[in-house]
Amino acid sequence: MGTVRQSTVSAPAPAGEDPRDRILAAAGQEFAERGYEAATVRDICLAAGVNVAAVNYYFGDKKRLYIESVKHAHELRVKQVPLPEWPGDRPADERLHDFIDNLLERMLGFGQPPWQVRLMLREVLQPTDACRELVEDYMRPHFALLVSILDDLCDGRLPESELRRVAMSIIGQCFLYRAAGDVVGMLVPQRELESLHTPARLADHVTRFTLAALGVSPPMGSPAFSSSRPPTRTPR
Amino acid sequence: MGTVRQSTVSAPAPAGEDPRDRILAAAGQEFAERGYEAATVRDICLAAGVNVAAVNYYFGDKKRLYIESVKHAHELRVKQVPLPEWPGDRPADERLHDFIDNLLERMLGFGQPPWQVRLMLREVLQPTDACRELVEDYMRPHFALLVSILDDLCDGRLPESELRRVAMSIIGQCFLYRAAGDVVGMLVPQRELESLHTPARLADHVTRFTLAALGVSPPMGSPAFSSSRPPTRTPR
DNA sequence: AGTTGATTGAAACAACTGTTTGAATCCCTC
DNA sequence: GAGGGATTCAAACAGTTGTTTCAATCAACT
Repeated sequence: MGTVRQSTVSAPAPAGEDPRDRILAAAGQEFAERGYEAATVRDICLAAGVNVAAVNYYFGDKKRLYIESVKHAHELRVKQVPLPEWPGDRPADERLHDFIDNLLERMLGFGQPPWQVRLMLREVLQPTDACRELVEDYMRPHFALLVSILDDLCDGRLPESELRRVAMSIIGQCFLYRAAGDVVGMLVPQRELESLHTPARLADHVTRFTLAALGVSPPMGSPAFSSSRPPTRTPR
Repeated sequence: MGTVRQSTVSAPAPAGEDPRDRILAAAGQEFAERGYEAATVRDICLAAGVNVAAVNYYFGDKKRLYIESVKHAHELRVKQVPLPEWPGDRPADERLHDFIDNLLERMLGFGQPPWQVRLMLREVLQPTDACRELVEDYMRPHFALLVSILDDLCDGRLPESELRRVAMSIIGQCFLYRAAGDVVGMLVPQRELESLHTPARLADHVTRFTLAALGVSPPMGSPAFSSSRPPTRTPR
């Protein structure tokens, strides 16, 4: 009784930090896994190791807790995988490869649990109030960067609108593996999944595909290309 | 009192057909819009113009109603937009364009309400029991067809695994507009959306992009190509 | 120590969920 | 027209939901 530490008998939570942060973390995972409606305040509080009343005490509302969770996940993810930066002389095709690699790494993430991405995916699929902010702060700069790389790549030969559509083509290729990963897994043989569907391999494929489409490198089927090295060495 | 017709005062439903079918239709829309958890049996029954007990009477369960709804939506969609078929001599590049056009038409659908697609999208994103069937009956044949077109297109120069990845690149480009349409709409100027983001225009873009990547037609930026006609006339 | 304000806790609240009940009603056959 | 199975209905059920309550506890300052 003398010790100040919480009893260990019923503390399933990492009772280290601020209860507010614990709730935020637990809520993010729960919302990401089950969705807004199916996730219950009680389960979140259980996972966070706090009382049910804590949610309303700290956030006022389930809805406001949700919005805070999305923002929190977003900020966390930006810190984990920041936008790439290059020295001024790095060629555009290598910048494109880096960008795609970065995008896939962030979307498919390897070591880290991708619950933040799952949460954001729900927002992309069916935007709520939390989404507009997400787009403006986070996606628009990324998108603008990609468009500028593409512009450099085919130095001004394509109008802005076409560049945007090409950018969408790139994002779409990456997005599929994140959003429909389970179905992709059903359509592709197991061993192929393991060997070819890693973030790095996919980045190589998407980059080659795009550079070929833009005429920057030879087309995919061309003999000089089959199984040659990808157009850039990735310095990760 | 003599008339057999239901009173018109509280019949918000198209009380034409089988109550079972009415429930199925209402459930599909409700599930598509709000998701499984958020959609309530009461709302579905209200929309269908039947009593709450009818769901359990006809389907036994909310979960079984959901599965039946997904299957129903899928069958309905297959009838609405069937797989394209071609005479034996239609060139591969035109078949590719038709396929992509068909895919986008089914995904983005114009006149018809796309609630069936929304419902299936939920399954793709987070598969339930209803999904495996969906993939086997519906998506795998489509995917195989696409791969075979691609194989014809670059007559055997690419291995099967590469063809599959190219197929994924195509599907991904189309999928983005369906799944993340709202975000796309935030990133692209309004007038560009209206003029360039119709199913037909997008099909042209994706086809050109893919054919260029495969080296079947000149790359996107090439002077001979800017604003030339798309590689195939669409005989829709 | 004593007081004050912030935090936590167990319990209860009202509203809503999916599901069940049993009587009323319909529709068809004899 | 009577009988009988299928269908519909209003009402109630038990369980869960988000939220509130108010007393107990904690931490810090005088």
